[in-house]
This record gives sequence, C-alpha cells and structure tokens, in this order.
Amino acid sequence: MIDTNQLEKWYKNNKRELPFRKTSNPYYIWVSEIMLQQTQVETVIPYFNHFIKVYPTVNSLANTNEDTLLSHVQGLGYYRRFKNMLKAAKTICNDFNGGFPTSYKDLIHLSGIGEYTAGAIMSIAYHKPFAATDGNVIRVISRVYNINEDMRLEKNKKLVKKINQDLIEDSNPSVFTQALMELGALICRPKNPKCEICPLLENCIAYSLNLQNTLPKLSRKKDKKVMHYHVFIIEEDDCIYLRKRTEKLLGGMYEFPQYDLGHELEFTYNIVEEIGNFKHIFTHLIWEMKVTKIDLKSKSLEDWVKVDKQDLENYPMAKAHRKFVKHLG
DNA sequence: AATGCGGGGTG
DNA sequence: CACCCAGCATT
Repeated sequence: MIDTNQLEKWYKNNKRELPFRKTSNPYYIWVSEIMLQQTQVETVIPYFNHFIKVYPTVNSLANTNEDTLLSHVQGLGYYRRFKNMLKAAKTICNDFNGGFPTSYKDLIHLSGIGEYTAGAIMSIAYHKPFAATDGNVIRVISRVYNINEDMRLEKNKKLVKKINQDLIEDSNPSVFTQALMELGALICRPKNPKCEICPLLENCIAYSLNLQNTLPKLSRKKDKKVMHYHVFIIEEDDCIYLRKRTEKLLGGMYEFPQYDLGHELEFTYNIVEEIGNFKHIFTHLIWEMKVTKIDLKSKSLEDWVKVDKQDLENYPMAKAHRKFVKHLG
C-alpha cells in the first residue's frame, strides 16, 4: 500500500535540517536515537549539540562519570537512558576496541538499545534493511492500512512491525526509516493530520473512510497517583544541603532533602521561611511539595551532602527541584 | 503482558 | 485537563 519511492521522494523535498542528519557517524546516530526516545525532536536538538561537543567520541563518553554525564543531560528526563548509555559506551570500548558495533545482534545486546534503536542505527547509519518502528510509524501504518486494534498492546504492534519490515526490504533503508518518521511528525500527526498535502493520500484507507482522526486506537492510561512531600532548603555558610536519590524515580539525581509529609523526621529544625506549595506533574504521578527554608537544630543526616552554592550547576537536578534554586539567598 | 520511568508540547 | 512523543528494562 505504501509506495516507498513516493515516500522517499517526499522526504528529500520536505525533510527538516537536523544536526544528527548531517552525519552518518554511528556514534552520533546512537546518541541522537537515545535522546529521541519518548522525546520530541525540538527538545533534543540543543542537548544533542551540547552533548557531542562535550563527548565527541565513544571513548570520551566511556571515560566520564555518572554525575558529570547526568549534569549534561539534566532536564531531558528518563535519566536511566544515560546510565545505560554510559554502560554501553564502556562495553563498546572494552569489547569492540572502541569501534562501533556494526551488527544488529551486537547492537541489541548493548544496554539501553532495544528493537527500535537497533533498527534505527542499522538502517540510518549503515543503510541495512532493519525496520525501526516507533510511535510515528505505528500511527502512519495503522492509518494507511486501517488497523483498528489497540496499539498499546504488543501483539497488535507486531503486525505493524511486520508491515514496516516488509516495506524497508524494498527501499533505501536509511531514507525510508527517516521518511516514515518524518511523515508522522510533520503530516500524519496525532491531531489534525495534514491529509490534503500527504504523499500517501491516494493509498490511505483511513482517509478514504474518514477515520484518520480515530486511528491509531489507544487504550486509556491509568490515573496519576498524587504524592505529598515536605522539601527543606537548608543553607549554612555559603553552602546548601542536597541528597543524591537512590530511588528508581530520578535515581542518581540530586534533590533538596525531601520527605513524605507526615513522615517522622530524624532531625529537628527552626523555620526560617515558608517558601510555598509547588506541584510537579510526571507521566504517571504528581508531586505536591511544601517547601520550607529551615535552620537545623540537630546535626545533618548521613546521606546529605553539603555543597557550595557556586557549584550547584555541577550537580544534576531534575526540573521538579531545580526550580527551587532561585529561592536561595 | 504489564508497569515504571521525565519533561515539554498540544488541543 | 488529557494525551502524545525517533522506547527500554524489569517483572
């Protein structure tokens, strides 16, 4: 149904100029694909440019530490991606002599690389026919082929992956992979698709039945859970107390000491100032934070670190807490 | 097969 | 407000 020639021709005439499209260096393609996981292109661009300046080679990445790496990507979210990336960089330097892996099998065994990313690197960097099926591809194919099944379910995604794989075997893999995703991003958008200028208009079953706005079918997500916390801003001398998170959520990121509201505290304090109540919305939960500036009456806790306020930029912090920095004296 | 994992953009 | 985004690891 999809004319790959027609799609590729559309891509060549309409693609965006993106920094990671100026290269076929597999390391750069890898970095971009990790950053692009569940993250929009426009958000990624400045992070990508900064990242390859700081880490121009796999080797330079493999030799950094987690704190420094996270500080360069703070604000992007899904920080586990970058812990996996560091682990993979070390594997590449140790097991592949720093040469980037060239087979699908080697790529998919690397930490943080799954079916999509392995396919994306194989096709985009190496021009090999391995399909990369992401959210864009699922949307385009479920519309063109009129597949009215819940695409949150893996069994239904399998059909889309099969179609995508069949298509890429009859195409220019590097162009095709990017073309399908670009079409999803620019034309075949979730809301208000621009069908009137779509190169696949003639062959799109959903359009012919006016179903383009009801596909892909996606079951509803669960409601967000609300968590309540007390956040403490504790300044001493020209320093501030932080805690490095060991939880899975935002693991490895630094935060101002934060405890469940109602939780019995292991320290005592005097209130200096009530900063206020703040809300932070994550994908699957909501934090309600009561922020208070205090002076300690008892000694500080063992998992706190005392940090010079001038050095705060070097400590990776998530957005949820980074926004409190401006309340420091 | 289902769930947890950030943050920003969009309607 | 709800949903989506160049997904992956874990269970």
